[in-house]
Amino acid sequence: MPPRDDSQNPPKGRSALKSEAITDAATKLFLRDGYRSTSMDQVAADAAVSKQTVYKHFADKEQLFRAIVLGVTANSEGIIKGLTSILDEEKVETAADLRAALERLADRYIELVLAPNVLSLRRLVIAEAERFPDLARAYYEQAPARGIEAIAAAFQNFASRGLLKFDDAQLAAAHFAYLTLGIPQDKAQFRPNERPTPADRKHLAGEAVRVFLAAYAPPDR
Amino acid sequence: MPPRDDSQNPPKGRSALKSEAITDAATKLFLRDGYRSTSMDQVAADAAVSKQTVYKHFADKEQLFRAIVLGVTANSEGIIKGLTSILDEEKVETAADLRAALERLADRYIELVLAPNVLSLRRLVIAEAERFPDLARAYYEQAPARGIEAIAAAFQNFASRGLLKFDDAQLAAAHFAYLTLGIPQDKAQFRPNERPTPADRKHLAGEAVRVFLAAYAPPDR
Amino acid sequence: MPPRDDSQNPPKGRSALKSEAITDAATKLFLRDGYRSTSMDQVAADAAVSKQTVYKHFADKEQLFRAIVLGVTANSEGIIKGLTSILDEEKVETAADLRAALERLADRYIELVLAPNVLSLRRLVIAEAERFPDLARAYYEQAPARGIEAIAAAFQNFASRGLLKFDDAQLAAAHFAYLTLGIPQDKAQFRPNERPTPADRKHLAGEAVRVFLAAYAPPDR
Amino acid sequence: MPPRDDSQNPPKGRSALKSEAITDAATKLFLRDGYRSTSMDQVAADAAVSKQTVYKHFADKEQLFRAIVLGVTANSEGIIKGLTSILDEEKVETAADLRAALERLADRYIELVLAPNVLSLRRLVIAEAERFPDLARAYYEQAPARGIEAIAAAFQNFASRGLLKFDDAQLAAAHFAYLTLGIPQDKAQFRPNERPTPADRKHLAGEAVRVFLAAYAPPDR
DNA sequence: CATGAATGAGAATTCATTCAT
DNA sequence: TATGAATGAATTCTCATTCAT
Repeated sequence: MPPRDDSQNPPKGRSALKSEAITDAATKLFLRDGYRSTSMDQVAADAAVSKQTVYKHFADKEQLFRAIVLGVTANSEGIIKGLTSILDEEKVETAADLRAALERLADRYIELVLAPNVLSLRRLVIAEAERFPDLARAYYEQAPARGIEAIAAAFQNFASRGLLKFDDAQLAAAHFAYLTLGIPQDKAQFRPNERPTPADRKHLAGEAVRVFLAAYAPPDR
Repeated sequence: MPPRDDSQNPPKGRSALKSEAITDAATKLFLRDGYRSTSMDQVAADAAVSKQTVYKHFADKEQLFRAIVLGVTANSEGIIKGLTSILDEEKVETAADLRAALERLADRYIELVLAPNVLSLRRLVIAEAERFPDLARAYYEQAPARGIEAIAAAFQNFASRGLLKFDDAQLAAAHFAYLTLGIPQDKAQFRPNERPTPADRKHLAGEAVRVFLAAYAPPDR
Repeated sequence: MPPRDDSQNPPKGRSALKSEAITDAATKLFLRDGYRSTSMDQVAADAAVSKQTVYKHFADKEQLFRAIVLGVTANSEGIIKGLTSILDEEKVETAADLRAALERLADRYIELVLAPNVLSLRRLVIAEAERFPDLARAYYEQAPARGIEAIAAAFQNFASRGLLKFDDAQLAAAHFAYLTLGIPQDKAQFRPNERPTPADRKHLAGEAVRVFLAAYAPPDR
Repeated sequence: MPPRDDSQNPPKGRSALKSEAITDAATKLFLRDGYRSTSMDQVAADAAVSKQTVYKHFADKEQLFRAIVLGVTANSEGIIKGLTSILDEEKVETAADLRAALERLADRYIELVLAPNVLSLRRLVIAEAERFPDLARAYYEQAPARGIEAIAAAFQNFASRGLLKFDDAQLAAAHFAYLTLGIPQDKAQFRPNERPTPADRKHLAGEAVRVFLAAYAPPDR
């Protein structure tokens, strides 16, 4: 048996493998069924592991839940950061460039936020916000808020180059975000199984950018 | 038999009284603890009623839940309709009038949507959207969507008088709604116990209206 | 309003009417669902009567059950007595007459015993024989045993006219009964929803009579 | 690891032991009290096992019941097959031999069918035939029908040797069975606690065989 | 370490029976 | 007298957690 190449990933012992199986199972189940409706039995069965093993890795159901929510949230963070790379990659020099770039950003933003796992996590965190306020806060800061911050940073850049104009970058970014996401996110949350088509997304993105630029584009000269 | 003086309220038999007690208790508990974490025992105890009586009135927990959610939702409807009365009452004749009216509307809108019961209902419906998709849809149509429709109707009126300009009143209203509510609603959902001060509300409302009017006010002449 | 003609039936007050409604409902339910699976709630609902009223008429569930079983059993008695009228009505004078008459009797006997209500009562009594041994005994004596006695009496008559020959009329009648009923009754009990056709009945009856007469017809002379 | 000495029985793990305890308890209780009147709590208590363990082994009460009924039925099958060994063992050569053999068979048959467990199973299956028609059918095919088939096979043998005469062995066997069992089985079913004495059995058997042979013995030569 | 079993409680319903009006 | 409500226990099933092997 050739030596495994574990050059990048840490070597995984039995324990780590099982831990991952538990995490995967719990993630799937919590996201799908919620906290109360997921049982430790299910988790163990789904991970093909004994219940004891679950309790070995996570002190109790609450800890397991925390680990899952924080884990998935941390994952989202990476995705969110990737968002604004759309803006970086482009040479945005004219107002027309900017509009096009923002429309692409808005479109991707919608797509991202409507991804099933993202929606499920959001639903889960909202559902348990009363029971786990710290998780709700952590989620908020690492997911929606982080996205807005990333956008704000990009906007700041545009502002410095005279392409946008505002006093408060954070606020401008938030306006952009909710103009873009408000409609489809609410719909997705309350009408599961109805997803916008790419054409819908494009239209929503275009209109959001139109309103945004009306307020935040610098006056013509 | 002397006429009972029930001048305003319809006469309530024992049964109706019990029914109301059950409904009240269930509303409180479901809104506070969610579906899974509320037990029929608790409901009965809280309503000071026997479990049998609960089951006489509602076939099972699911039916009780549906009744509660639909009931509270229906209540919200009235409140929402009252929203735009703010616009009707005023003589809105100039652009300045309009701005002032919209700011008042936005302020009230935020206040309304951050009311504890409104937030709780929203949370509850989102939490159970997978289990009760029909309730989620009903809620969506009677609460957020109805609010936007009411605003759209008012906007249509302004447009006909040359105070606003748009192709799609519904979209304009949605933009207004999410510009206004997006920030505080998300914050409220993820950071319970932190409520915006009146000053915060005023600022949010002013900025939202500023962006909105930049896009939807007719060009000066 | 003309006086009601209650000449034959005792006048029925509200109470008697309700009593009948209760009895009817309970009969239907007990026969269909058994003792344990029938609830007093169901009985009351089915009789369109309050539970109190049920308890007014019958001290408890057990008494109600007894009344029902004994009532239906008593009903059966009449039917059973009617059975042997088949034999009385005929002029049975020759061996051939006898065979024909017995075949008719056997055929009717099968039909009678496979009637849904008769089967259900039998099932019910067997099911509860441990709990209500007195009912089982009463049923046995008034239904199967009574039928055999009636047949025995008729057989005695035939014997006195030289058409049959046996020492023990009761035993001969029992042999006749079980030769006839054994097969279809067991089938009916264990394979509900499969009822014999008239042709099946005729065949079973013919074969049963054949065996019976082989043993109980007097020797030719 | 020293070899366990499980010479005859398959090695039983803890699980198998528990499973057997549950099965035994459930068998006893279901046979005694019926389906509805046996509670899972009782089963667990009687098996000296936790309720959880019961539910680990049997998904729900229905599955447990099915397993019990099918298990006991399967047991009966063996016994029934043993029945006709009475006929095989003997040298049956003359008509007198046959009569004696059949009388012994009839006597054993009665004894077998009146065994408490056999009666209880029959009662149980009849009681639940409406709720579990598949079980009733399975029972019928594996117990009463199988017995008659076994007898039919033996009779066929006698017929081929000129000791019996019939067209339909199955029918002849059924006639034999119900002539023999009809009387005592019905009595046992409806008058529990009254068992026939050996003398009663002998008399019933003799009379049944007399009638049977009158119809199915070949004519003298 | 890990598996099956146990624990002890709690949930949703349902029941037979009895009060109070 | 009859109705709705209450009672108090039982029933099926599930859960989170902990032992014992």
